[in-house]
Amino acid sequence: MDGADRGGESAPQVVPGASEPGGQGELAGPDGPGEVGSTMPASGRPPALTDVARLVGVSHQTVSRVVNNHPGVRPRTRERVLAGLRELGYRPNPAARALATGRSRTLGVLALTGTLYGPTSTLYAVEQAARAADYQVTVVSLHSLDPGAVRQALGRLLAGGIDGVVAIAPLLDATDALSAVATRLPLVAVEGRPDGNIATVSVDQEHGARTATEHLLAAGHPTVRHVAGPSDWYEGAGRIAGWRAALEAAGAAVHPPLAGDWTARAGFAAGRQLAHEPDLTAVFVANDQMALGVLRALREGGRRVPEDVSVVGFDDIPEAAYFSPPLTTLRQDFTEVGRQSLRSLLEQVETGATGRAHVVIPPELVLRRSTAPPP
Amino acid sequence: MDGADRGGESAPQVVPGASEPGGQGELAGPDGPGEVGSTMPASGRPPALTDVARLVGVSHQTVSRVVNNHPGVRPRTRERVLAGLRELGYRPNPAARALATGRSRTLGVLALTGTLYGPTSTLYAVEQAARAADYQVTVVSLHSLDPGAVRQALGRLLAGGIDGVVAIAPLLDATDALSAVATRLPLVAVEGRPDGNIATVSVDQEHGARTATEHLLAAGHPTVRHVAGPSDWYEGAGRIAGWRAALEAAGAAVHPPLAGDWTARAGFAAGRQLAHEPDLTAVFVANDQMALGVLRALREGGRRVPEDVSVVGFDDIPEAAYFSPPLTTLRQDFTEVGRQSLRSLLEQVETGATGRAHVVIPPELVLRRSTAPPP
DNA sequence: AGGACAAATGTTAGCGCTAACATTTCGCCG
DNA sequence: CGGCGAAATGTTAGCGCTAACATTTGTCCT
Repeated sequence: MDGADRGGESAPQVVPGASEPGGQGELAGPDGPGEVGSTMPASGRPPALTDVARLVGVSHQTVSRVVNNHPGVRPRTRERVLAGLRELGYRPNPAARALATGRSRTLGVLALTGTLYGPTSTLYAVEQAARAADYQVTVVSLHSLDPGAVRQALGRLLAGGIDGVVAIAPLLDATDALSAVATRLPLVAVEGRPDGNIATVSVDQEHGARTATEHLLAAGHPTVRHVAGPSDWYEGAGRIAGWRAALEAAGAAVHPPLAGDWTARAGFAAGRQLAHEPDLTAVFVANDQMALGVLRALREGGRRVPEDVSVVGFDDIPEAAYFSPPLTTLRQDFTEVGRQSLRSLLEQVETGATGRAHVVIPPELVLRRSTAPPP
Repeated sequence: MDGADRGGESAPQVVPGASEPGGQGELAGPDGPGEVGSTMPASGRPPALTDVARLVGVSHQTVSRVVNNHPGVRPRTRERVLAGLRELGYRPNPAARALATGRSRTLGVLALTGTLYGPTSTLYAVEQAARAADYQVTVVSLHSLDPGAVRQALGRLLAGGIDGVVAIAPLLDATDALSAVATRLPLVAVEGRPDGNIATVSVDQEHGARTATEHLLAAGHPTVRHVAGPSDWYEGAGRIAGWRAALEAAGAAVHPPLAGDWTARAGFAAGRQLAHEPDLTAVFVANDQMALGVLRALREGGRRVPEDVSVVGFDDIPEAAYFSPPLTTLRQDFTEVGRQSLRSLLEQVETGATGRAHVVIPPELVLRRSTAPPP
């Protein structure tokens, strides 16, 4: 198990109205305590505010005030209402609430289908941050991020009545489709191009790539090759730019990057090509999954890692430490990405402002055994 | 990219009311066509049924009938209403609908945080199947699957007003917590213990494990060791059982399985132990990520795969084909799992029946280069 | 003790939609 | 050509909640 995955769930167990608006406790047990007077609701439908009100002998509005923790309810009254709430196992009806307030306390997440480490981790991180803020998360997944598909997915989300959207949309093209919507709906683009009119949160890809490249140059490698991600991806482009910048700053030769698509398969193909190049000593691969493919290709081509060739990846997927050899790579803090996205989004939701802030999170170099000085 | 991830999105682009209840089209352009008569709604809030009704000159109920594609509307009227709908960029308000009908067209998915291949793939598969049925998906993720956490997550989901739950809850213990809820709410457990009172959908773990083991025995290996998943996981227990059954049927020695937790780290630890055993010739590892660790440990221990030792995994993660050597493993069809889960769930939602069906999906052996006859 | 004011509680009116029933319109037959 | 029945449309009443305002109750001062 990934160590970070452990640690107790700490969402507070809230009795209705105890402290948070809309808080809810354990699964209610309406079929609980006895003494259900004649005030018991017709037992077909779940108890509503008025049922509790009738039972306790107050108005439904007072019950509502208790449930929502509004001020101006006498402690004695509050106690009695709370008891009634518990007795009937009341749960607020979210649809009614949404209808009355115009807010659903639901956020939409636009996610990319697949098992790419970054997007998946971000999805979960966003969900957790949202839960902490007492929001629900509705997911819409996409196979592709072309503008049409993005627009359609946003439409689906909009139809679902959400309060805001976190778009995990690392494709550069997607940004425009998002901008069009962002004027009408709070939206944060994760790993989106930050030059639009929209709020973004992203990991500093360029910085990471520069770090990786400089690490290799500093070890004495004359230059560094790059197995790139798709250049229409934000991350792909950023990593290419950072790698190139580092080489140019050091006056090292800049060979054209080899294009990949994030998959181990593509990494393997690129690695095979590289394995033929006699002066190859260092490769920066745009993500760990491709690096896995590169590693296998190099080994099969008779190049030892790290003795003959050094390899650096990007992502630090949990398996990276168990590649052969363990992979030096850049770790991205997706939990932080999720947290920041939510912060930025809720700020928009709550103030009504359109967001334009760009949050950038630095990645961190993790040294393992796949890098060494050149032979 | 994972090949299966490709292929065009085919969700139909529905004009409101064209064919499905609640269908919705592109992002509406209310700021679109001109000629906005005096019937235009006070432009603060989005257009409602009554706005369209007023514009067209019919009752809001007629508009509702058109939107929901109910019969008994004259073609001419329908046309006029559709035009009005389009002109104002009408979108049904889901909260109002949910309040009036008692159904939210939203399903909850209980998912396990982390980057485990199975649960993640299942989540996306369920989302896609739900979308095809015109349901939304709300996700609640969990770090751990102990009964308390499961109960709490279900409570959160319930508070969100969903129509049913798909619980991706592979832990045996979780089943009881689910049963408690299933009597009040449509629920399907994916990879849950099928002996409860609840509907389940799962891959036939035992069958898969037996297949893997038999494949190795058939190649001539005297016996097969097992690096197991946690035995309190449904998959973990099932794979142990299948492996054991195959060995016993063949009269082969049954060494105690080595316990793991699905991570590459655990696989590495187990692999190190195994590397010391001189008579080791074949290992069945309970998932691919652990198999990666085993592979590295064996190599570092001087045992060649497959020349000295054969290894079989489980899952067929996209990277498995790029391990060194490429891994023989069992592929699970998660798309089918998602589809079946949804079918079973919607059956419950729509008929009101409590589900008890157990759907089982067979896995498929994928032969690669990590298996060979013993030395 | 009598207000004056604040605190506590109650009342009313929607939010936007659907379901059930009421009414109108139309086609068609005797 | 009147009237019957079905088809088409309209009317009404909630769903459960919150927000705004109205009313009652309590508290404190002079």
